This record gives sequence, C-alpha cells and structure tokens, in this order.
Amino acid sequence: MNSKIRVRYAPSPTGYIHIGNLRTALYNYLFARNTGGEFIVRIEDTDRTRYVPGAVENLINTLSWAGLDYDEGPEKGGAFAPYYQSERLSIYKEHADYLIKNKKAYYCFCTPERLSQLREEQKKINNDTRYDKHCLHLSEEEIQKNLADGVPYVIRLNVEKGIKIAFKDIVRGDVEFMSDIIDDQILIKSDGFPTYHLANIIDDHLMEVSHVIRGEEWLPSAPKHILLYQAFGWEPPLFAHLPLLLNPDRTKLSKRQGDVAVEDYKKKGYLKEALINFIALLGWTAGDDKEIYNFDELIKSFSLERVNDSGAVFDIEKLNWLNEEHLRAKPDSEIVVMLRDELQHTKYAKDDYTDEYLVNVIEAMKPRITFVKDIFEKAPYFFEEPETYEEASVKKGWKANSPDILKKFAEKISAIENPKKEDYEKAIADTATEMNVGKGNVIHPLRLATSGVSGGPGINDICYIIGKEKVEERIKRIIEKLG
RNA sequence: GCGCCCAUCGUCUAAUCGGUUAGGACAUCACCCUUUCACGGUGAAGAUUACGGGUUCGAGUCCCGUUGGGCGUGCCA
Repeated sequence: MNSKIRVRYAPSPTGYIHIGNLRTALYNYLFARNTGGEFIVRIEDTDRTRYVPGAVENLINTLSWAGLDYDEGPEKGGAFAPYYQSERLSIYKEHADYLIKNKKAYYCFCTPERLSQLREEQKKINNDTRYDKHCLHLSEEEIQKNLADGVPYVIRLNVEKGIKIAFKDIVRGDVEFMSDIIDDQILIKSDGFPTYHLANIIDDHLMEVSHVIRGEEWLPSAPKHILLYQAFGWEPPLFAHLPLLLNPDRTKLSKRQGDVAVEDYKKKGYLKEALINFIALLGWTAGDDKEIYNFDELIKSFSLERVNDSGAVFDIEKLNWLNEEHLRAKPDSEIVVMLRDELQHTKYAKDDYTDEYLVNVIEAMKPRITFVKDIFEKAPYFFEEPETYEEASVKKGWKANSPDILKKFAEKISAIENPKKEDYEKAIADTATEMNVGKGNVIHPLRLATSGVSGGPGINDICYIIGKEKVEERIKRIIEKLG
C-alpha cells in the first residue's frame, strides 16, 4: 500500500451525473481533503457503445458547480496522465499480454452466439451461468492459428476454483467470497478495449490509488478485482463500499421514481450547499446532533469509519428543509444575483428593479420560501398590481366601511414624504382611532388592497417596499373594484 | 436459483469496552409569538431496536437461526 492517500472518482461518460454518483464523488473528495490526500478524476470510457458526446464536459461542470475540485484529471492533467481510459489502451494490452504469458489469463474465441446458448442451457439447470472454460483447453497450435486467421477473440481471467478470497472493507468489515462462484471474467473485449474490471485495477495501481471508495453495487465484483491484483502480484488498495441511495420503496434510487440527475436538482433551484449537506448526511454522520454543515465543516468532520452500512432513502422533505436553512444563511448580496437570474425567466424580465428594492423583497420573503424563485409565485405583488383578490379573504376582511377606512389611511400617508415603516404603522393606528375601529379593520383591507392575499410579510413591510405611490394606487383600485 | 450486503420512530440517524426513561433532526399535530402567512420558541405523538433462540446479573450492542429487503450474477460501468 502507498503511504500517501490518493482516491479517485471514476465515472463513465454516459450522460448526466446521478445523485448517488455525486455522493460517491463527495465522499472521495471529503476523505481526500480531510486527510491531506489527493483526489483524482478518471474517465472510464471503455464502452464505446455507451459513449455520449458532451458527457465529460457536463461531468466536469457538475463537479465544479458542486465545488469538488480535483487535483488530477481530465482538462487538468497530472503526473499519471492520461486520465481517459480510452487513451490508455496500449497499457491495458501490455498488461493483458503479461497475464497470458503467465497463464493467469487466456484467449477465448467463443462467439457471442455460443455464449448465449451456453447461458440458456445453464439457466435451465440451476441459473448458474458461468463460462465453461472451453477455450482454456485449446492447444497452442489452435490458438496461434486462430490468431493468425484473425478470428475475433476476448481475453479471459482464469479463475481457479476452491480459493477463498477475503478482504477487509472499511465500512463493512470482513467480507469473504469463494472463487467457485466467480466467472472467468472478460478482461479485453473483442474490440480491443478493456472491461471495467481490468482497466480499473491497472489504473488504480499505476495511479497509486490508496483507497477505492465506491458504491455497494461494486461489492460483488470486488473479489474479481482482488484476484486480478494477485495475478499481477500487486498489493490491492483498501476498499470502502458505500451504502446505496434508495427510492422511497427502498429499491436503488432510479429515474422512474423521481429526479436522479444532479442537473435536475440544480434546475429546480436547490443550492449546492443544501444538496451537498444533504447527501453527505445520507450514509454518514459525525456522531453528534449537528445537521447543518457548510463545506469546510464537512471536510473537517468527515471520516470513512463513520460511514453507515445500510442503504438510505432519499427524502426530499429533508432536502427542502436544508435548502431553506442554507438560503436563510446566505448573504442578500448573493441572493440578489440569483433572484436577478430567475427574474429573466419571468414575465417581469423587462422591468427595472434596483438592488435595494430586490434586497428589501428578499429580506421580507426569505423566511417564507424554499427556493429563490418561490418569491415570484408567493409574492407577485412586489412586481405587479394584484389582478384579483383572494375570495376567502375578501369575504372575511372586506367590510362595508373598508373603503372609507382605506380612504382615511390614504389621506394620512399622502401627507408624509417618503414614509418609513414606522410611519405606516402610525398611520394605521391613527386611522383606526379616528374611525373608531380596531386596527384589524385597517390592516386586513390594506393587505388585500396591496397584495390581493391574506398572507405574507408584515403590512408595514409590504407598504414600505412597494412605496407610497403604489399603495395609493392600489387602494384606489380596490375601492373601484370592490366598492 | 446462487453469492454477497443490510435490518433502531414514516424518513435520515445517535447510543465508548454490553448497564440510557432508546437521544436528535425532517415530516405531522398543538400551543406561544405575529391582528396575516411564515421564521422562531415550547411541547405532543411517533421505536415491544424485523422475528426467534442463545451467552450474560444485564443485549439495540455478542453468537446462531428465521424472515424481509437490497445489490450482483453482461464482450455495461
């Protein structure tokens, strides 16, 4: 084992980043940063049939959005370049040849047809579908002839039976497999590309990866990898198999039951702070009662030893709560930028608002929203006159004397230049006294007039934010409409 | 089928070397605050620690079994 801690995130460029994949990347990242180790990114693009153009760019963008900067990897390079497996083909070939020479692997000329037929037959017997080592027994002459004739071939690992493969997983403890259940894994495909199994162990070894931190779905192939390390005479890295992220029905998190792409959450308006905080806690805990973490705190407290070993259901409600918490913790200056961006996607895009105005709106709405964009939905009255008045509130709060009360209120504020919040408050109180009614008889109609709804920020805040002219206008308008 | 992994409130989880009224958070409900809605505060409800044995003075914690669930079983990763 290397003394230096080096971990890698090794995604396949098949499209979007799955949220579970982001968590794997995050744990690798946190572990590296916590221990002063190195975090590398390697692109596992050995399946040409699944390659999606633009996927790598998307991947890099998502990592960068999430704040997971890497020390070595695509675009950036590093001492162990290249970091695209498709550019390391000769390395894999060379190593596969070494295994052949040492009888650890062998050529297999079986056609896909024969293989599927074999599998069918085995299935009928006991579902144990394993290659029958047919080509292991080919003579040297036959092999050379096939090779010379250009017969398509793959290279398989020769797995001996009756061997116990044991290793210590950092999150799961001792794990044991018998080699009998392990197939003669294909190492090199007929197109000359390596399979994941071969490429990943060669690269991990060559890139001096010390800890392999990956999803639990890899646990069943771990013994294959150990066998490969042994075949090469290499010491395997340490393994940590992370618990899976689950749907509400406890199956592996999938697209059918909600959003799984990081991109989707970003689009919906989730803050990276909230998403990172949330997935960090899905399968890991520091052991105390702390729930809200910023990035640096996560780095400081993270440890692989405290990773949980059972799957975790992705609970959107808790994510929403964290988003609210992180939003409230965010400086207004940053939220303004986000709000302006969201503004572009609304019908108010062409309107002009000062930063000061938007900050006032944000201050008023911050405790009432989950996403920045909720502001437009929950408080459109900061951007346009109310079109209609909430029926239930009209029934409850709009009385016969409401027009007179609002007129009186309008008179009072018209006399004040640039009224402050306190001025509105006083005007409300004075109006109530003079009209000989409770303050509620002023507040509720006024709220209806200015916002059209019964909920929202304090009435003084609403009036102050939209300004005297708009308050007067809206009073006039509601009297016209409701009489 | 076979192999491996897993099992504490609905959900995420805590509980040194076995000794707690099994703790916290989200969600839910109630009250307080606010003449609104939220935020916030207080509190409630919610877990015979999947089940059954065993070891022990004592088990959520250790052992065995059962059940349930998940993952894997590709010339995918």
